[in-house]
Amino acid sequence: MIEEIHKKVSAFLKTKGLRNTPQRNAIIDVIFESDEHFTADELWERIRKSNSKASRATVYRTLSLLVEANLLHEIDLGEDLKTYDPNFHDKPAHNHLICVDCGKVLEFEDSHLELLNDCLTRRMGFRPKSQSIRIEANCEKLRTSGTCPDLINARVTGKRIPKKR
Amino acid sequence: MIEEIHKKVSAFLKTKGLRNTPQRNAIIDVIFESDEHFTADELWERIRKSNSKASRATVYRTLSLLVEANLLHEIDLGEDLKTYDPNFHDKPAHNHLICVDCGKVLEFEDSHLELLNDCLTRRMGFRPKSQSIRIEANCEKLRTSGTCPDLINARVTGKRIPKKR
DNA sequence: CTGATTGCAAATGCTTTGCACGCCA
DNA sequence: TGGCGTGCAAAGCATTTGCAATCAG
Repeated sequence: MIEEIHKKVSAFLKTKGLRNTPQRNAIIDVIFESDEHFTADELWERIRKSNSKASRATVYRTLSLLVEANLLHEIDLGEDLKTYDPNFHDKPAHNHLICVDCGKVLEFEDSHLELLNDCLTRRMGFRPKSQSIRIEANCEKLRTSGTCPDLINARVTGKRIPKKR
Repeated sequence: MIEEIHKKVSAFLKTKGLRNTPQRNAIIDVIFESDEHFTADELWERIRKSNSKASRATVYRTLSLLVEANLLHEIDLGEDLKTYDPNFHDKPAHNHLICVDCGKVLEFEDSHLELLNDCLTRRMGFRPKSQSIRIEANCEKLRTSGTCPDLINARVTGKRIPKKR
């Protein structure tokens, strides 16, 4: 799978007259070894902890490239920082549900939703290009039972629990 | 209508122990005299051109207040700057379609879409809180006839035409 | 070789904040 | 009188950029 990504990147670079470099490859490896969303800074930290290295500037520059190559998407999680999602390669049309209790992000796809959006777009006189849906919701488990494993885990790992909006 | 907004703001300020001020009122007037989306800086420009005045800091501080009071929403138009939408007071559940040809933003509501999202959210074990949908699309008129009034207008007014992504 | 790439530090640009003064309750 | 609100300038912070050295093809 990671090979497939590298192949796509190489093809993309070639069409743009750009080059394969150790830094770019290292960054790609770190990104796609997990399916976690991340910020530029988190990525840079992960690189630093790995045995390869790349400067912040290179991290930013590579992120732009990967977004342009459509291997990475910027997504809106309602945070201030840009968040990147590496999972569009596997799930090209997924959406996000954000738990406002613990911050957990679920990815989901639904063909009915896509179809409906598609129809609405055409009815307005447009040709659909991309759609993104963000749902904020409360955890039902937490509400009924007063606890939720994700929330406990978020607290343990010190994850910032979102302000309820 | 603007009176209704002012009433809501006053109520909100009261509950928080905050005060009505000329600056806050002026900012609110400028925001809600139109249904345009805007950035903090655009708002500040509009204030400056009006006969009232408020500093940039006050503009930013008031924006935060209005978002907290739920009279304004930050929306994601795919731009780098935060964009504010003053129309949720009239259309509490609207979504956005962005034309990638001319940058025009259409607001739309659809009860089927809301219902479907609601069901999907519950099926995932959550209680819906808010949903936001962003559709990027190409103008059908432009594609078939080679022209589109919105695009012409965008060029005339010097509006930045979005990079196609 | 030649032009792309990198790292560093400096610059950028939006947003937030500290502070002193003003003002309303 | 207490403390909220404001304007100003300074600070913050994520991101971008200029530049000289380095590297890929």
